[in-house]
Amino acid sequence: MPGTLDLLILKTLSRQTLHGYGIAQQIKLTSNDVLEVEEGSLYPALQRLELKRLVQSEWRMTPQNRRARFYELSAAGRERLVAAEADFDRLVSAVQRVLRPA
Amino acid sequence: MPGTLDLLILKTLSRQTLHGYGIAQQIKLTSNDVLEVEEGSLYPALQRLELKRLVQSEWRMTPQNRRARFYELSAAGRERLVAAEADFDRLVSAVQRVLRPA
DNA sequence: AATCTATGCATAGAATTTCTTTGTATGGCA
DNA sequence: TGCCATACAAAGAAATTCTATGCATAGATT
Repeated sequence: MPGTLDLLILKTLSRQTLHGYGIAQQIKLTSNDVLEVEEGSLYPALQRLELKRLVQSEWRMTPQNRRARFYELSAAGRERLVAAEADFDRLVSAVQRVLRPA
Repeated sequence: MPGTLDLLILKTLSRQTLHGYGIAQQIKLTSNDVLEVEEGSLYPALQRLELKRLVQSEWRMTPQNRRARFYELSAAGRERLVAAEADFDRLVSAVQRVLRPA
């Protein structure tokens, strides 16, 4: 869904620190396979979020003993998440009012 | 809201044939001033929709005696609207599942 | 008569986001 | 040994949206 990728990533990271691949899996899982984040969207998005200091990352090893870059939500990221959730609700409500006026 | 402009336009036109300016006013009105469609977004969108034969247009005079291009939903446009509404609901539900898992 | 405001269409250019494609690399399993 | 799943990343294209600008006219105001 266009415009919601940052929100989805931030929300996923608010539950657990994860690497990129895991974030994509989580989003797919919790959305019941409806949302599938392509790698070409995911990694640039993570880089943008890190540039904005909403997440920070470091190389670690996965439980499967594979090297991966883990992303953690920053304090600013948490604030942004709250705002982004509110924005999303506000916009969805507005669109729904146009689709189904009272 | 990114990705929803075509949907909003098609829905608005499904209620009445309108000119561009009127479409923008209607969307603003029914969304309670939350959604404001800029002209630079609106007119290209209308041209795209006409290219895809989802709407058709002609010059007419408004009740205020001003020349304006009126857009009417085509049969294909009605079909697309139904599909777009379903897609929107499906995607919004999916995002909401990620935001607030059961 | 001149000016202002609202109406109305349109394009050019930029910015942003997303997707497609491609490349690299490795762990585990058959 | 070869394959599959995991994992990151960049390059380039495509699509959408916004900003800014321009043109034009009706009606109201001054």
